[in-house]
Amino acid sequence: MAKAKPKAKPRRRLDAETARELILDATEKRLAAQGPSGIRLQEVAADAGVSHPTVLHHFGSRELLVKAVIARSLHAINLTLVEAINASSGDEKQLEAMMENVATALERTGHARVLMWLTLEGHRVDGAEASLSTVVDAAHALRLSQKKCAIRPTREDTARTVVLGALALVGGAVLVPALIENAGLGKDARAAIHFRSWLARLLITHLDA
Amino acid sequence: MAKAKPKAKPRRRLDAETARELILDATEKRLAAQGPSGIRLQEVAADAGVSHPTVLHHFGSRELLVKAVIARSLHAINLTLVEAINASSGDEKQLEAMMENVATALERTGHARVLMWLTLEGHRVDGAEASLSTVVDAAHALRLSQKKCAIRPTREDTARTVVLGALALVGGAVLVPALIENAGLGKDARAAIHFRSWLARLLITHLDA
DNA sequence: ATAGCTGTCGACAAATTTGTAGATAAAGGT
DNA sequence: ACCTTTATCTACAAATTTGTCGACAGCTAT
Repeated sequence: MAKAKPKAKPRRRLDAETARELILDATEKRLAAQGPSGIRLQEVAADAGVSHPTVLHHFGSRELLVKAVIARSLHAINLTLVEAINASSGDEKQLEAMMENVATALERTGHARVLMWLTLEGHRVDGAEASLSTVVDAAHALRLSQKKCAIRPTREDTARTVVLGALALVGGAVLVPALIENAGLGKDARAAIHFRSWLARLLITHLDA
Repeated sequence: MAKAKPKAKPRRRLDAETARELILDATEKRLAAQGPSGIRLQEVAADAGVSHPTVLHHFGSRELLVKAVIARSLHAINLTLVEAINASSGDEKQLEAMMENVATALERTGHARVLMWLTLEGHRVDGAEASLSTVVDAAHALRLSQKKCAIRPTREDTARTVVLGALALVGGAVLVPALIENAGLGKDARAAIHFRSWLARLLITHLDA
């Protein structure tokens, strides 16, 4: 009766680049929460406030959407790491702060979970992104220059220390909350912070010994 | 012409318990490979050599199958850990061997990946299974009895050391191969073993310091 | 204004996946 | 032998998910 035309829906029209970013934002949330294989076009579309054919229009296929969001996430992770490393001087006191910065960033953005999903599902994570060898080189050069140790440390030892730190940051963001509660260290969020602080001091002690 | 009866298919008939175990074996492979949400009834049925309604007959629903395989895996993990811990005396030289035993077991069976999937997808892993606090208690008692250290170590410190070891074992089984290659430590399998050996010595040094 | 470009959506199609129903056959007990 | 039980299968159904198609509508240029 009232309406001859069923609905006159207002339809927003974004430029392609804005729409892609909007959709990628929604996709990245799903990526962190459910992993690459858990990404659903309809859920992503609903989160982005569009219909799922619109997603396909902008990305071609689900697989290309997943590739795009993974590439964007890895790029963002790389930027985060480079920024955190450059912001801190080589000073030892700042290693703890740097690790805490990286850890909170990886946790807040869900990027630690993303890295874990990608590794578990067998996606390649290497390439220019997230290359640890540059970190190892910088850390080893700094270590040698300080000459605090009696015997000259090997690059292998420095590399293993860096790997342990990376493992604690990435794997820790996923596992440590559960492990800490299981080990009777309390279930409060500060326990994870204290653990990272403790670990940073342990690594510093080893690097100087 | 040749056959009036289309096919006289031999149909094997297992008792319920055997069939359940057979199906759970196939399911566990998929669990380690693709995670809980990646388990597909048809794939599991094909791997087990049965039809997918047979799987539903024995487990009721996909969700109950997933619950059953998770429970069985956690139980097996618990047995592995208890066995590895009991097999090693408290001797420090054996800490490295114990960690190596646990690491290879977690890797060979895919249980490290299972634990990571479960944590990422938000399943509860706690309970009687995989409780770290008993490990912490044992390690701390041993540490106090040895009295090698000048200042009395806190239980918190011991707990954090155990958490770091657990993190390295579980998260390491998934992440370390990728990290090691990325850090320029070589892509060969021995690099992971050497990393764990190095870590064991680092932990011992800390516990004694 | 008017026309073209294209971002957007509703409706449909095809494939996958979980679950159901009925028939069949393999075992054991009587 | 016969009957009961139940493990197993084929065939089908319902829901989900990805992808396609055609129409509509907002933006820009002329």
